[in-house]
Amino acid sequence: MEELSPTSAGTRALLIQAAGRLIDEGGPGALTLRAVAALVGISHNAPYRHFADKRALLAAVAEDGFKQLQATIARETASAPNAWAALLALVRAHFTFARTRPALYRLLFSDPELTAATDGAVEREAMATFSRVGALIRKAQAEGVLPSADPLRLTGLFYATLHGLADIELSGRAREAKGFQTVEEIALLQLNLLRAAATAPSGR
Amino acid sequence: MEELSPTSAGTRALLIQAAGRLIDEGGPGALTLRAVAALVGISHNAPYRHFADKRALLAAVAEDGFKQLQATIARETASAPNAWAALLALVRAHFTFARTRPALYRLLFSDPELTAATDGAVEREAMATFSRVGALIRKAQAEGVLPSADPLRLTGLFYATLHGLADIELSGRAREAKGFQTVEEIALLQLNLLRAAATAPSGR
DNA sequence: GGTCGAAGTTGACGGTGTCAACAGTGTTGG
DNA sequence: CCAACACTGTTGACACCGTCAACTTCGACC
Repeated sequence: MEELSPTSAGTRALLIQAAGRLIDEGGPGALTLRAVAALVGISHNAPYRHFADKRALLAAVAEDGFKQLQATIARETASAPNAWAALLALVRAHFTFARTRPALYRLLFSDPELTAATDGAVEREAMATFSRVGALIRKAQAEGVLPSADPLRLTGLFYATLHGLADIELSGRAREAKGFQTVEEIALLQLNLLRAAATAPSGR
Repeated sequence: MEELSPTSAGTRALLIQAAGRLIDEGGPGALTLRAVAALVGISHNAPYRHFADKRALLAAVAEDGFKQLQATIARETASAPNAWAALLALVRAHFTFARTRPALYRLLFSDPELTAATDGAVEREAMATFSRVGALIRKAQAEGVLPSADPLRLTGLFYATLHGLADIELSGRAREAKGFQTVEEIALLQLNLLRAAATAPSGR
């Protein structure tokens, strides 16, 4: 793995970038403070000038990762002609992100180190991602294609389904259970069932 | 933390038990091979006589953990008068398990070390847990309280929702997003919407 | 032009997973 | 009956990791 360009940006940004690359290419085990420093081309202790902690660097990577996830969602759903198509695009975008960068995805959603930190910026970006999904859900409700339940709860439900499916696929267990052949199929099943419920009376 | 009884069971079982205790009481960071050995009262290298690897010990803990999760589900759903009540009990059991032993839950579902291992026994128990949920889903379909979609896919959907909700709650983000006030509420919303879809025609 | 603070370096420490070599010990085959 | 052997456990070492402390550079600012 070659060094990152040394003078282009601030060292702090370079560290975040290098950490993202390490976790993408070698999994969470490869994300070592010393390896990050070496990749940037500074000594093993220099990162402490920019991050108090390994956890702080992880938090910065996570903040950046959530922003990228939001950008991906925004890009993929932008051209959808209606709310239903946007939801389908959201499903595709979410799973593609998780599959393309599995270790980063796990860092964002399921890393216990990060979870314990509750760094303000990370939580803000996580919430922003959630809100973006919420907007799509609300629009779909307005178009009558999703049931008229409490939008926040419905968003929570759909978001949790999306994450649960992605996480299980990342665990490798979706292969063996035939019910999981394609998580996209199951997400689609969820959407179709929700739409069906939208036409029934007792959907709250 | 006091030592485990030295003579009661085989050392291997003691190691698994000690590891489970460490991860429950101190999180995944506390689960150290040397700490496990010390807790059992043997030297730091003795565990290698029973497990090839730290990952192998983790796998044994996970296998045991899945069995306990299955037992919990079986116990809680046994007394349910009908399939609907059983599903409600399943929801309660799953969340209670995740909340009571968060680090173990993360090990079972979202640990990258374990995920990469694909130890046969762990996957078998994970599948058995999934199957147990599948049986409840099928029964609920037979009682007309869930839509008649492909049972495997429907199980995958419900299981993923359950896991997604539990994982997000463990991440601590369910607090901030008001939509997540209680994951039980959202699981209930899922069940109610599915039931509503069961009476609509297009639920497949 | 001298001061000061930020950024980086070297060196050390304890802790962790893992390997290698050795020691006791109970079972078994000749 | 005793020697060979497979288990289980011990001690010691190694490389790697996160982190702390002390020292060096060096550019900006009064």
